[in-house]
Amino acid sequence: MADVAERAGVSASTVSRTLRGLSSVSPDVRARVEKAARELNFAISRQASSLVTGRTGVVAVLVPTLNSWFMGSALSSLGPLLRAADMELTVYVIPDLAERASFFEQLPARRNADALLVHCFDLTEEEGARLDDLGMPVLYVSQHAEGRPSVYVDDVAGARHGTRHLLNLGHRRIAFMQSPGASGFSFSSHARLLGYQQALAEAGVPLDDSLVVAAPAADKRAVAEALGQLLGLRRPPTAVFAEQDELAAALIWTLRRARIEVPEQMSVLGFDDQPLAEWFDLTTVAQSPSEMGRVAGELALQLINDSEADGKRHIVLPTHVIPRGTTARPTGSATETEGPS
Amino acid sequence: MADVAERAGVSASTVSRTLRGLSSVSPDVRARVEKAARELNFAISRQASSLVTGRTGVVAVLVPTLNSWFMGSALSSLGPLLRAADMELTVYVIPDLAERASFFEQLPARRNADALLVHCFDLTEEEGARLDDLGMPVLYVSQHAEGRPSVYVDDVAGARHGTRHLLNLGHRRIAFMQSPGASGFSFSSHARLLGYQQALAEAGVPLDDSLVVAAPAADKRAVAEALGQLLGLRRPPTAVFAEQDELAAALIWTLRRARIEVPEQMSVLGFDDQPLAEWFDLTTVAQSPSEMGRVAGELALQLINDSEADGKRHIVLPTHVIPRGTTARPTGSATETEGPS
DNA sequence: ATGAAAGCGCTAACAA
DNA sequence: TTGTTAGCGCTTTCAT
Repeated sequence: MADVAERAGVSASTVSRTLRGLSSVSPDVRARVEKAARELNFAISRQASSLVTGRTGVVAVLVPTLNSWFMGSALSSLGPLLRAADMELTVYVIPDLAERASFFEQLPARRNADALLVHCFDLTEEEGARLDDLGMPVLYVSQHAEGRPSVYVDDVAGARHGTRHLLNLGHRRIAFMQSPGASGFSFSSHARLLGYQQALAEAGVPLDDSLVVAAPAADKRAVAEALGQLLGLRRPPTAVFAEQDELAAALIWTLRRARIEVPEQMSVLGFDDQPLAEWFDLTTVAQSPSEMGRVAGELALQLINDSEADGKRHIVLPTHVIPRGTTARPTGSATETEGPS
Repeated sequence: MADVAERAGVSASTVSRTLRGLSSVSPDVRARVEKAARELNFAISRQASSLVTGRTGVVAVLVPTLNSWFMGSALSSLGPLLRAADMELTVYVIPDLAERASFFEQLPARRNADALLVHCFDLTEEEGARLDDLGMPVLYVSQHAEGRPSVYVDDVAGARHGTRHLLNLGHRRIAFMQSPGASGFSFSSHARLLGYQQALAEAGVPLDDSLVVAAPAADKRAVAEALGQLLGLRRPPTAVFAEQDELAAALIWTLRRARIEVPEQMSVLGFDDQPLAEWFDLTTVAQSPSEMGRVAGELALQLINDSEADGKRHIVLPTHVIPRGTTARPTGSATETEGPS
């Protein structure tokens, strides 16, 4: 910086002021400084300035993985938003318990970020408390955290609407397929089951635990087994609500192999609206993780820049059902209401 | 830090030494310092230390998007690796040309990272030059960059092997389906086409441009059209090599709708081996972006820590064909060799 | 509108 | 093994 100052024939302070865009610099001086900076290929060191300003210019995010449509979309929209605000994005990928323990042990984000976005983690009380005295705003994304700022999709309402869509088509035996063990996503999973149950209850359809099955989307065998379980019931379902599009896709695939026509013999409903859904022509409950990323980023910037801001705000994002080709009226629904009994 | 020093009854230097794990600290002093640090919830400020050490403890990565299996896998393995080395990962997401221009204008990574990993970008000469005098190691990941350290998958060989697999099954009319415009991935795309052509040439099968078609995986219409184009040929192909699993999946979907049996009437080969491939039972050419991320991270650490290291190393990662259920001998391959003419 | 000087929190070189 | 001192590159008063 001294070099630039010398070259421009001004003091370091002036260079600093110019490069930060302060208005109190005369036009010709500004021009000279900018020219000198360009010629010397000079850039301000964040390290040095944050030392004095106390701000790092960094937003940290904690994610269980990057390898999913959901996280990828969220961060892909967060990134450009932060860059527009001249902030950097640093990512902590915490795939397993060991990493998690070490993260909370060291809290590497401490003093190295202006805000932390925690994605999709079911934190323990202790972990939450640990983050509380990190000395920076901590936002919870894709999960509801009591008394702390949170941004998440309304999974309960989404699942309720989705289930209603099936009910409106005339389905009464509706199965729900969960995808267990997706690390970090149990919050949503639970909420979606709840929404499904609420919708059934509202419609006066009795809950039946044997209609709730689980299988990881990646495990074809498990999906086939879960399906077998459902088909083996005395009164098998006419529709399945899969809690994620990938699971729905796996299910459709399995149904096709079993020569069960979708939607003629079985309706399938997903949740997410990933690109996948479109080419499976899958009816699904759409959510927008990229919107979530944007909103979370904006809230983070707000909390950083304005300590007066409401630090407990909850932003709940909407979902909507996208009807496509995998759901239809159940066969013979005109006559079959609840059976003659 | 002064607080910790006072509380432990030592000097700041000793605190610094202790917290950095230097051996020249007596056990009891170390214990006192660590206790004090814990009690005060103290952590070293990276900003301050990097100011004096000249190292930031940050590895920056430049990615076109995070929203793909490929990038997600690569970063998911890079993250933990860097954390193990006590480094942070900062991500620059550059989805479009405007962002790209502004990135290269400001070069925000300058002075704020110890190394830069450039993923999947076809940089212009000028951009490359710009990165060259960034004053830090710049690695090119998932692309070959002449005279600069690169880590990438051997797409050419992969496509060659994949094509050979089809040739060995007896196919002679083999189409190649490209996925245009996937921003940042044109390097791989081009390499795979080349591998396909090489394999055909080696086998003495004449190249036929009408067998090379393009469609984005996300666009069902385009996929259907491309397929129609192939089927409308005077001698339609008996196999299609799709340059990505997602495209292969879309293609299979389209074939099923057209009641064309896979693999009986048409073999389909993918490239990637995403989880998708498994539940489509898709024969594919496997690559490992997570391995690529790991290797790139290791090379980056090496270049950071050891300025003697070979700064022009190319690491080429292998691929292998995974035979599954979507490829088979062409119908009537026993009789049909090259036709009677 | 500009400059001089002090200091942000840490590490490194030196001395003890 | 420990403490003292200087200074990393910047921003921010306070003068002018």
